[in-house]
Amino acid sequence: MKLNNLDLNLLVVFNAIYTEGSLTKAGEIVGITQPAVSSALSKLRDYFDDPLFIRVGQGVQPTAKTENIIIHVREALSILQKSLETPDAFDPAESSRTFKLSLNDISEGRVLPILIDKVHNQAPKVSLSSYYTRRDDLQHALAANEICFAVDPFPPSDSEIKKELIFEDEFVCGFRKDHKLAKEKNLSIEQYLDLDHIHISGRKRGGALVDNALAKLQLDRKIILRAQHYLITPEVLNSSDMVLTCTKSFANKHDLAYKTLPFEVAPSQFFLAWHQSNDTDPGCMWLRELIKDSFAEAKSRWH
Amino acid sequence: MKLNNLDLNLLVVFNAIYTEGSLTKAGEIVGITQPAVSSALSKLRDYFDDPLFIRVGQGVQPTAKTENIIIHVREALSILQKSLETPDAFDPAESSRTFKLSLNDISEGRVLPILIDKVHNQAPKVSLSSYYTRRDDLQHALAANEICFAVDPFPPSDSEIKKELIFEDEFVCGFRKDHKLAKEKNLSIEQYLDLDHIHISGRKRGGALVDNALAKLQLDRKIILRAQHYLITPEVLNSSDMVLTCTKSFANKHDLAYKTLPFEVAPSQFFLAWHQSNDTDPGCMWLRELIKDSFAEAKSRWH
DNA sequence: GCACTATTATAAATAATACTTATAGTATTT
DNA sequence: AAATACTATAAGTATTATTTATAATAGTGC
Repeated sequence: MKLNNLDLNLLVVFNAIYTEGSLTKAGEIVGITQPAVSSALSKLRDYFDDPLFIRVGQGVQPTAKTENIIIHVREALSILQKSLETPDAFDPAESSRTFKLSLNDISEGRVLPILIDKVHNQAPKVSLSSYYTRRDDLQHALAANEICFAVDPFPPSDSEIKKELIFEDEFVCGFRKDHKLAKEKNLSIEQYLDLDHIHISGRKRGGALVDNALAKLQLDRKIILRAQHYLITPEVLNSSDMVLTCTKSFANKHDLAYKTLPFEVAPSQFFLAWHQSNDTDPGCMWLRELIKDSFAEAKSRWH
Repeated sequence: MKLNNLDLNLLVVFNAIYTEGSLTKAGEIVGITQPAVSSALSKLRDYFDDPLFIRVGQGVQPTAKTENIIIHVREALSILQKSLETPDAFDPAESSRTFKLSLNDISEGRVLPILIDKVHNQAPKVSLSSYYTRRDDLQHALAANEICFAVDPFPPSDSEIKKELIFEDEFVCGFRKDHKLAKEKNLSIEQYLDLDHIHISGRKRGGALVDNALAKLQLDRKIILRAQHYLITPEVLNSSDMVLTCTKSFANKHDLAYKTLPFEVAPSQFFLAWHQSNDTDPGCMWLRELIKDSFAEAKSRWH
């Protein structure tokens, strides 16, 4: 529990003796009695094998050894003093912190390139690490600080989890540009149901928002491919007649043609979620703004 | 005895937990048991009013607050680590140490301009302080580190005091350039004794080396002005017919004419003296060389 | 030079607290 | 669901820091 067998608290006394030039006064400053200072000094003398201070006149004079040591001691103490007194600060230019995020693949593709650019510009030594955390584990992962941010359409509902809507876009029906649908003016609901659909979901079963909307109309679409990652779909769509119900910005970004859906469906939403313990952390606050900016930029870029 | 009421030794544990990601392993590193680490952590938690580490999986995850603190703690600890392990070092470029010297006025005039220039070039933040310490007090002042160097013709003879001859010059008889003596070829002893002499000495009574040499010849010179500071003599000499027995370099420096003394006298010598406790101190060693260089330079400049 | 003052060092006793062993509690893993 | 791995708590012990009281020492003033 001691650094090199040295009780670090002794250094506080050491510094006080140096600045006061007197053991008695040092004691008053530190708030202990003179014999306590004397005893602390004798421990330091043993440790450094040097008198450190020599009695002269009405006080003590530092030894050359003390002059050599005090510089470093003062520097170290003032670093601690500052960092312990000051409320937490985050200096992007200097920080080499790693921020861990949970993004699904569509969010990664949507904002990671934009975000990493912003981060790197402001904070060259900061690194980001993004790995997807399953929705069921989000609450825990955020609380345990395994990740500091999650982007998800349905973040945990918990008083400890803060969230903010950062992305919203309407669903459209996307397909390849030379698809026969491209010539049609509107997409009817019959046509929609008749098409071969791709469904992307991280879960093993269960439909998407669209399927819930259809179910309300007692309708059902024909899903012929179910996969976990959105980013594989452009390739599939371009070599088939399949369609993908996705956001307009996804279609735009991946150069797909699309039609407005022939029925009502709630928009696609993504929330940024974080644990309340990080709510006022300057580093997290800084990154939070950058993430929000990045999503906004993504939205306007592919609108 | 604690910095802001924080036991600094706890920070060693704090750092160990951070690097190990586990209280148990941190204990092994620091050399205490796991409950001791746990207790240290709980004190830190109270102090910082934050969990600091959150238990997750087979270890603990640092909190955002911890991330903010650890940077400074590590910096401070590594400064201490280095400075406590490393034998004393002196970095002229960084040091802001003040070196205290004892120089009489002639030495000040001789080397201080040269020395301060050298010092300032190599060590912009170092300062010098020169005040004369009476010969009787030198031993004490050096031992008590009130001064780290003394320049004196007769430094204390003591096994604890180290000394080195740093300046030697012959005595000459100096006077103003348009003095009638200037036309003479040599100075006879009769002429010398017949002149009006200035005698400089810090002591209230007693002669100089020259007077001792004359005494051996059972001779005596006529001292009509006794003063304490050499630096007033040029002005007096230039407005009178008085002469001053001084070193050749003093005469040259102050633009005086001079003649070789018509009798044998030991040369003027100055020793640099320091206490043995500073003998191997890097800062003192550094300055010692600079002082020696400065005297050598002074000698060659006014030779 | 001697007494007086101011300061540091030492001694003994006390108070504080850090550490250990033992155990309970709490996640995670298989 | 049991086992594992880790952290937290409790109680007791040992250590050590601090205090009061006193001695020793150096410097100051008459």
